[in-house]
Order: sequence, then structure tokens, then C-alpha cells
Amino acid sequence: MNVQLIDKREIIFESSVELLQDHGFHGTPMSQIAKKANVSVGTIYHYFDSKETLIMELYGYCKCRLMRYLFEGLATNTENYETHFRITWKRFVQFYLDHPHYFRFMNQFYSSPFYEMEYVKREKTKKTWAISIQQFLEFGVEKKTLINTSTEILWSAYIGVAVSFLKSIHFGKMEMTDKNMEEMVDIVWKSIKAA
Amino acid sequence: MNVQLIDKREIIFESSVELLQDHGFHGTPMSQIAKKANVSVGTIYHYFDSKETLIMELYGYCKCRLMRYLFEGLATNTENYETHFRITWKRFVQFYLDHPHYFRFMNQFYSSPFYEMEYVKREKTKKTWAISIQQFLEFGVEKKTLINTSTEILWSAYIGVAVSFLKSIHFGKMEMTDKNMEEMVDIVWKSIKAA
Amino acid sequence: MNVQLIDKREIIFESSVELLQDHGFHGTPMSQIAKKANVSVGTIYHYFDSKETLIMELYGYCKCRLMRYLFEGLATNTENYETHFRITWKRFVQFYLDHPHYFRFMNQFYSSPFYEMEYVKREKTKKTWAISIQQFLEFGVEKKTLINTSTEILWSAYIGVAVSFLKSIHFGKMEMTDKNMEEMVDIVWKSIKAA
Amino acid sequence: MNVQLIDKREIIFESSVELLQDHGFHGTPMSQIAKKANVSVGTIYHYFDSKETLIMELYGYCKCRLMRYLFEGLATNTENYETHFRITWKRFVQFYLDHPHYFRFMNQFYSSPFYEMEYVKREKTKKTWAISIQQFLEFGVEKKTLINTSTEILWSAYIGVAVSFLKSIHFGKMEMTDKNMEEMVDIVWKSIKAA
DNA sequence: GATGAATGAGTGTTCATTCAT
DNA sequence: CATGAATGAACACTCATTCAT
Repeated sequence: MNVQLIDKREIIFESSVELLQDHGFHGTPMSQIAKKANVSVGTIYHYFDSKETLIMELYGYCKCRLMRYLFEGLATNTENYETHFRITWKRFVQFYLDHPHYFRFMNQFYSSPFYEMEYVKREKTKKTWAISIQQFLEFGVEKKTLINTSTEILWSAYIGVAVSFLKSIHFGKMEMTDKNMEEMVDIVWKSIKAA
Repeated sequence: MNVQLIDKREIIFESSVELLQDHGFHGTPMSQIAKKANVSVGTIYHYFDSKETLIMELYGYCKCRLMRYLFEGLATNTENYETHFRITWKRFVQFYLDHPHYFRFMNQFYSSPFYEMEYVKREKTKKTWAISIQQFLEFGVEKKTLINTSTEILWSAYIGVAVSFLKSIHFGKMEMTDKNMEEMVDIVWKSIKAA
Repeated sequence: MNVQLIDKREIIFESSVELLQDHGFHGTPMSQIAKKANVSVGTIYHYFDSKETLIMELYGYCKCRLMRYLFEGLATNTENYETHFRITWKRFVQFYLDHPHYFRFMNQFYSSPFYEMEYVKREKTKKTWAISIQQFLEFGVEKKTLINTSTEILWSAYIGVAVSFLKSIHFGKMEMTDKNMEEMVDIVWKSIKAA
Repeated sequence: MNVQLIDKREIIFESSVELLQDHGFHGTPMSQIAKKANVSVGTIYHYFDSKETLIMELYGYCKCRLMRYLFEGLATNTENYETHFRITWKRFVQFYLDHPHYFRFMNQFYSSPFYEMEYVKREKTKKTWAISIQQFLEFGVEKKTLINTSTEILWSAYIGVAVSFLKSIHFGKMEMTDKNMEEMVDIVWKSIKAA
């Protein structure tokens, strides 16, 4: 029971993503989140200052989950960069395929005015997953395995295709098959590997 | 009088995008849109059934604007596919750079639960810009200028990088320069051109 | 019906005083005021920015009503100061006897943290009833009919006894009779008239 | 242990007045009082049945403090009534000047719907400070030192001017000087002393 | 006795929508 | 066609109070 108390924030988080992703931020009343989490509204406000705060922190929570999944058990200084690259990219996609509501929530968040605010904060706490992937990309440039351009450009190529791919799958325009996955990594890899 | 009708709808559209993009769909009251458009709320309801309808139709309006811009003055059966490809991709990006609130609005819309509904309707009226770009991509496959894969995959590579690139620029992570633009097209082209 | 529209603010005012004075500011929900005024909550918010604003403006409304009552039909430059003084003081008391809820409301307001805020504003718009009575008192000092002291001191003597008297009546400790009224004016007059 | 009990109640009382006087009764959450008193909310509820009870008892506590201050070291059957009268009146004012938040709290309480309830109870427990001052005033009437009128009328003249004077000082309209104090007592004394 | 997490009824406020003018 | 006052359901959030520890 003590354990449950500690996890209350997490219970609220999990209830929130599911609801928020398919009714939208404003379409999901706090009362509904409370009901789904089996707590009272007051309890949510005990753990979070406001609905906005809850959403902001939920975003952080999702990022953490993704991070853990992305780099788990992966040697940091890999010898074969390409292999490493392919694994990471596929994991990124796989994470969202396994947690579709995380994907939809984060995507919605990222495209909403909420993100603008969050972004400011992010500048302060540099330690984010985005940075980590970026470091990985920078490393590739240094090793001359990737084309010699700005990290931001590489990042756009890396993440953009993944997100776009995930959306196509989400909307049922495409099937998720190993073949498709492989073709997509090929495309990404081809696009930014050094000639 | 007919002219005036069209004008008023457009005035409402223009006022809406600007507001919606930085306050969000639920963060923008009809009254505020009315004020910005210099009409009464009643008038908006004269032209649109509901707020939802307004947003839906606004999305359609934006799509039309983009379409017109994308293919304007461009010969449909071009001899040099690559040139055509590069021009189109850069126009796509340029359109949003010129109309940043269109970009933010459509992105927000596309990532919101609204889109799900809209999507169903879209299936009925096939004539959308997306289809057009897709036809262009399919044409490339037929000509064996692009790699032989599904249109959806090509589409993901094409659009994903563009969107991601635009976001980086929007958030000030990247400067918009001709050089950057050129590098991005190169990446996209390289990624899907036939070997 | 047009007339009624114009008077809507006043209808809300009248409903408010009655409720506020016997349930307190926080003890009176907006919904209750709305019900009593036979309008919707939304309508109240159409005329007043917030509950606070409503209360503030209600105070102003009450002050106006009192003012009109106090000096109505009274020649400004009276020859007999004492007569004038006695009439005004008794009118002040009478006004509140006739409008007991105005008295209780204003008293409550005056003793609450609300007044502090209002007070700041009042400094800007000097034209208040308090000032008017004070001018009357100053005039008495100039004429050497009242003792030669600060207006504030005279004011305290004038208003303090009246308020205290009204409270005693309100709490049933005292009957309101002409005799009592006369005795009270005597006391006040005696206390500040020049020797 | 008994000592501790009394202490905690007092700590809670002291924290309460300060908070209540400038945020109002409903503007001060129990949690805030608890924080200021360095106890938990639960503890407050251990000593007081409800918030209402706390406020009621706080009022009683303040009255006691005033009483002790008013008559401390003062012979009950004084020979010189006027001197005694002046001392008491000035002490009354002085008490509130020394404890401004007591003044504001009691004033607020007295003008609020709370008092109505309290008043009923008060009838039962006759032993209050008000009664004491009233006895003092009655004594003056018997001695024919004060005018021959009802105690309530004398009381109104006595207390009303004091309260009004204190408010003027509180709102900074008047400076608290010995001269002003002396002038005010003169006014009060003059107003009710026998001719 | 003391704590403070949990509760949930209750409040102020917003805003899409209607409709009489 | 245009207006904007009126509506009232719905929501975010508060806070007195309880109770398991």
C-alpha cells in the first residue's frame, strides 16, 4: 500500500496519456482523468499545481520512458556506427509502435502552443533525450561516417522521417512490416551517411 | 454580393489562422475571432455551422492555398524530373516560411484529434494536394527515377524531412539560408532517388 | 422591455445587496445572485468582469443612492448651519433605516479587505459622498460654528456615532424613536459645535 | 502538558488574527493558518471543531485580551469619574493602536454575518467586556456625571467615535498624536457629560 | 496527540451557441 | 444579412474536513 502511494503520480500519468491522446488537452476534463486514475480531483491537485503542469510533467515523463528504452543496454562507444544507428532508429520507431498513445500525446504536445513554453524551460535543463541523439549524430560527423553538415540538419532528416513514418502507420496508410521498417532505415541512412 | 460573401469567409479564415496558431483551438474563443475579423459572432455562425466546421474548413482553405502555390506555373509533364522535384520541395518549404501561421495551424490540426474526423471525410473527396504530390512521386517510380517502393514510404521521406526542417527553423534552432535549403533537398533527393 | 434591458445592472445590484448582506461576500454564490435577479450567470458576467468587480461597483452604486438621498432638495448655502447639520445627520441615519441591507452591506464592505483596494481607486476619483459631508463640515469650521479642529476629527465624531447608533438599532438593543434620534443628534452636535 | 495545550491554542490564535485580518475569513484557508502556526491542519481540528468555531473563539480570545488591558490596575470605584473615563477611553484606542490586527479582525467579525450567530450565544454568557464598559457608563448616569439617557445611547457615543477614529488612523487619513487623542476624548466627554 | 494525504462538494468563470431585433 | 445580449452546461480549481498511520 505504501508502494501504491508513491506510485500515485505514475498512475495519474498513465491515465492522462490515454485520455489526452484521444480527446485532446482541452477535451479531457480533470474529473475524467481523476475517475480513470481512481483518485479524486483533489488528489491530482495535490501532486500537480495545475492541469498545465500535469501536461508539462507528463511530457517529461514520456521523454524519460523513451530515453530509457532507446539506449538501454547499448554500448556507448560502438565500433560499428551504422549498426548502432540502425538499431537506435528502429528502437525509436518501435517505442512508439509499442506505446501508440505516447506517440500521439507527444506529437500533439509538440505541435501545440504548450511546447513553446516547455521549450524555454528545456533550454535550462540541457539533459534531454533529443540532445543525446544529437550527440550520437555529432559523433558520426566527427568519425566522418555521416555527411559534414550541422547537427540540426541531420536531426531533421533522422527524426522527420521517423515521425512521418509513424503517422502513416497510425492512420493505416501503411502496414508495419519488417520490410517497410528496413526500407525506411535504408532511406534515412542513405540520406545522411558520408558519400 | 456574391463577392462580399466570399470575402467575409476569407476574412474570417485569415483572422482564425493567426489566432488559432498561437492560442490553440480551445484557447481561441469565437468571440475573439469575431473581434479580430471585425464581425459579430452571429455573422460567423451565418457562414459556418459551428466552431468545429470553421476549423475543418479552414484546414481545407489552407490546403488550397498551398496547392495553388506549389504547382503554379509548373508544367505537369516535365522532362527533367529531378529539377521539378527540387523546385516542388523547396516551394513546399517556402510556402510555410512565407506563411508561418499556416504552418503552425496545419501542424497543430494534423496532430490533433480533429484530424481523425476530418480524415474520414477526406477519403470521400479524393482531390487533395497530398494526392497530387503522391501522384508526382508515383510518376517518378514509374519513370524509374525514384527507388521502387510504396508511395507512402516515399511520401514519408519527402514530407517528414520538410516538416522537421520547418520546425527547427520555427524554433530558432536553425537559420533559413539558401545553403541549408540546398543541403536539405540534397538529403531528400539522395534518400529516394533510384541508385 | 427596452427599459428593462437598460436596468439589468440595477436589477443585479438590488439582488446582490440583499443576498450579500446576510450571507456575506463569500457566502453568496454568483449562481444565487443570478437566480434572484432572474438572469443567467453569464449575463452577470456580461455586465461585470468578476464577482469582485460586482461587489466594488455595488458599493459605488450604494454610495450614489445615499448621496442623492442626503442632499436632495437641500439649499447648499444654508443660513442656519445647525438646522442643516441636524437634517443631514438624521437623513444619513434615516437612509439606512429605510434601507437596512444597504447599511449592512456597506458596513461589511467597509470592514473587509475589499475596501482597502477600493480605497486606492477612491483616491483618484475624489468626488465621493464622504468628501461632500466633509466639505460641509469644513464650511462649519470656517464659519466658526464648529470647533476649530481637523476635518477628519469632526468626521469621526459625525459618522462614528451614527454608525454605532445604527448598529445598536439593528441588533435590537435600542428602539428607533424620534426621541432617541433627537438625543443622538444633540450628542453629536454638542460634541463638535464651537463653544 | 496542560501548559502546552494552552500554548498551542494561543499560537493558533495569534497566527489566525494576522492572516484573517488581511485576507478575510474566507480568504484564509485552514492550511495557511496551519502553516503559519507550524502545526498540521489535523492539529487545528484537534483543538477546534471547525473553522467557524475557531473564528468564534478567536473573537472571544481577542475580547479577553482587550478586557485585561482596559481595566488592568484600575480601581473600580474611582473618585474622579472624568479622569477614569478619559483613561479608559484612551486605553481602548491605545489597545488597538498597539494591536492593529486585533482591531481589524474584530471589526471585520463584528460587521460580518458571523457576528449575528455569535450574538445569540453572547446573550447566554453575559460576562463580556462590553457589559463592563456599559456598567461603567451606567455608574456615571447614577452619579449624574453623565447625561440622563439610555446606556445604549451613551455606548454608541463612546464606542462609535473611538472606532471611527481608529479607522481614520488605520487608513492614514489622520496621524496618531497626543493632541489628536486629547481632542477626541474631549469631544466624547463633552458629548455625554451632564450639562 | 500529531500528521498530512485524500476526499469531493462547491465556486467562480468561460464560451459555444441561439435568437429577437 | 448582421448584431450582440442572453443562456447555461461544463470546466478548472479550492478548501473544510476526515482518518489511517
